[in-house]
Amino acid sequence: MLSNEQIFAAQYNAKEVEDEIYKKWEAGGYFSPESNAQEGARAFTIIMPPPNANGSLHIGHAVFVTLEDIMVRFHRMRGERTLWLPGADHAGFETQVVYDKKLEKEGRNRFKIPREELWQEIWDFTQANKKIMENQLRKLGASCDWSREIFTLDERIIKIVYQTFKKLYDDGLIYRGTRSVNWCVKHQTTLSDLEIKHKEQPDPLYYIKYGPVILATVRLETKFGDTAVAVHPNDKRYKHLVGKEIEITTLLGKTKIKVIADMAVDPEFGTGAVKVTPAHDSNDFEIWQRHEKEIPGPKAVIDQYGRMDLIKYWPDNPAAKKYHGLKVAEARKVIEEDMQKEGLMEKIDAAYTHSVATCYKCGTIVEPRILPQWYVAMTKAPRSVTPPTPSYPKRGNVSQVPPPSLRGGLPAQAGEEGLSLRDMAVEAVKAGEVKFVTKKFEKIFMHWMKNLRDWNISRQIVWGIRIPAWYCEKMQNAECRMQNGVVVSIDEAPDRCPHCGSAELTQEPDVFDTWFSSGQWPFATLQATNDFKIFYPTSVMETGWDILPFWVMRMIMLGLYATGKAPFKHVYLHGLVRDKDRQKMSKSKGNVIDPLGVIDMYGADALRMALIIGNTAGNDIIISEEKIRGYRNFANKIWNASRFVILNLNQDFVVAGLQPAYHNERRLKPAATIKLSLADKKTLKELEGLAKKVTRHLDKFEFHHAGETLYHYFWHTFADMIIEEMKPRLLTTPNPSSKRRGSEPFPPLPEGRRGGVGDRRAAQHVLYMILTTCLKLLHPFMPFVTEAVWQRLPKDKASMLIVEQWPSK
RNA sequence: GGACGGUUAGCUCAGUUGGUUAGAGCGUCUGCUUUACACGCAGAAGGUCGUAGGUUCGAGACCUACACCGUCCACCA
Repeated sequence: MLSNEQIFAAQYNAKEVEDEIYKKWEAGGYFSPESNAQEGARAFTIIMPPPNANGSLHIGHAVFVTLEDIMVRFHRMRGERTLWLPGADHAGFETQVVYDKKLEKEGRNRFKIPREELWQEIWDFTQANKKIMENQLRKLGASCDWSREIFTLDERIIKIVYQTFKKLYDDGLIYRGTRSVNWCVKHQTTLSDLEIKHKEQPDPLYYIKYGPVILATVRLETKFGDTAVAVHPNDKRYKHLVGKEIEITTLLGKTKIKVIADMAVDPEFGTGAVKVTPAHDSNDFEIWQRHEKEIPGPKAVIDQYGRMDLIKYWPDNPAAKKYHGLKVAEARKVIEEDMQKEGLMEKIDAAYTHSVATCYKCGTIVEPRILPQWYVAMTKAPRSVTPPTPSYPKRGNVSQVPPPSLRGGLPAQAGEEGLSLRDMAVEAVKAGEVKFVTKKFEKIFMHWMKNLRDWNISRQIVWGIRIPAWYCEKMQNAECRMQNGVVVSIDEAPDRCPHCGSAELTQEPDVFDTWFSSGQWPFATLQATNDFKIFYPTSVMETGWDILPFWVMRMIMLGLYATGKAPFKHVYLHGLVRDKDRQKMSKSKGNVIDPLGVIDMYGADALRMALIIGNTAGNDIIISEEKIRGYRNFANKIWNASRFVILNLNQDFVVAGLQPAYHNERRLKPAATIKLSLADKKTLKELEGLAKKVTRHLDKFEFHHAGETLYHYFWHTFADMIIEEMKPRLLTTPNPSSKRRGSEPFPPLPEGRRGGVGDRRAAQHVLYMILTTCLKLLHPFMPFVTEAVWQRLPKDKASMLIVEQWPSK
């Protein structure tokens, strides 16, 4: 037998015990539901939000790991069939951006690397990151079932994603549409509406002369793409011009342009007249849609790189040549000067500020372009029959206008049935099928749902799941033309067009928006691992509130659509960990705090507690080193209080030759030989109350309350009061660890007071019960130190705290 | 323009269905080798709960208005 000093150092050293303990858990298989519960037990499931496999974990990840691990450990100890399914996200665009930067540093360019080659490079890159991440999750104590770990690009997942795509397509909920989209000039891809950020910025507002009218615009350089002038229908100032063509002088010469009336024009703004540039403004695109018979179609005068693109329309015009190839910002300046010179500028309002759409990743101003993209219809009911797909122009040069009837989605069809994706989700939430922790998120959810627009799921990058579509180049018969040559094939690449038999098929180069696949994550993972039957719907979805619209919303919609059931019963949304300047931490900003560094210094338990306590659901988390240090101290407190109790127990066993058999006593009832005092009974009653209280808090997702309650009880009630009170009652035999050993005899028990061996046993019993109960209750929060102590408890056979029985109902 | 939060001790925040002297951690101050722990122990100071009304026997909690701060959304040319 090891001596007490060998077992217990006077200071808890997290670094020495954590890795070893994690290995024991993992090797013991305790993380899998097969080994942690009875077959018939109730299931508890959390699907881990898969971290992006494009970097290492930051402190934000530590938040979700802690919260989810607390829930998982709690339910596991309750005997539930507990599954925490880990994964990693290929994170399409995000990873592409990270990798682009890496390439840039190496002096390379993604557009010059062959698709397959680039794919393989990024694949290797993510696999390497994935490994690092997994070990970081282990360091944090994540008790997830590694045997089920899955990557978002796993074949099994892709298959399911394709099936959902096909179903949506067949139901008419996915379509290819040509319309004004958000184009990032830097990243050379479109972005969904959620991926653009509006930024306030000052820009001169130009009042330009268009023949008889004066109109205000910021985007001077788009004027060459104007196809009309629009005014409000009730605006008396322009009534006489509506429907007529006016002659205007531009820098490219004289031309004619039509004046139209549209409700979208605000008569209060500027002069009440606006230029209509459908190719480069999404509003104007919509105006054109409403007036397509009256005015010419979009004229794209800016190319995909954000450069003026004029000579295709004005091949011989010297002015066009002058501006051609200039970047938007430069062109604007030059055009401003030239217009001043030509007397085409009425005035310039330099004090004007407005908001511009920018790429959420790089901040580049988004350039609206008209492109064919795949869309998910959010507000339309599914159709039971496959509709003829509207025709659209071929991919590639889209400066030609699509046929009018075919822009913007589906023609109205008979035979619609069921609820739209949006309505499914709204109904499910209203019915309480999905509950948000903190009601306020339900409000936010509803607000989002109200304002949903169709979702562009096409991305012009290589890193992602390629959209399983092909385009027939020939379109040799009516059927094929009816389908616009679109071939959706989810099993294999088609040799021939199923419509017309042509062998000339071109594969869609675009990949899915990563959220399209991760929106299916809960059911896709469980189907892939054959766990769907038992573990779906899952119990809790725990993630950051910032991805409520990106992810949670879409999981609810797609989960309901694909399986008929909402993918989770509760949504717990945590806040963002912010740095000292309250800035969101993100890899791209480079302001991340390394959780591993913190763990190395203070231990994972300390970090976990610091992230939990003092934070409620949905509130941002500001973390400080002092706070972490405080909970490191608490871990040490646990260690030392335990040390005290165990030293006293062990000593008794050694002296009296007793077998340690305490560990089986789960109930708070002592053996018959032990006589508890009234106060002892009261103390144990309070302990039961504590367990109940903590359990209640955990059931209600009040982790901060549970943690704080335990912290306070353990330190200020148990350690400060109960242990102190017990000390005299334990003084029946000399304690070899006493500092007085050898110098003076052990003090005798006070005469005439309760004492003796019986009383000592009672005191030991109480201490033992409190300690073991607290260790269990604390385990979900601080798994390492509690397990480390548990392993040092005197007991007659080995056991692991991770699967001990939870001490309350 | 729309929506959602917040305002409680020096700092970071709790305060659960309205109920005694409003709590915690950190920090500050005073004193302590005590069968574990100085990463400790004992104790102390510190708050007109954003402002003004209202409901109530009773309001930090509920209602109204206002002020300030923050976040998100948005087709302000």
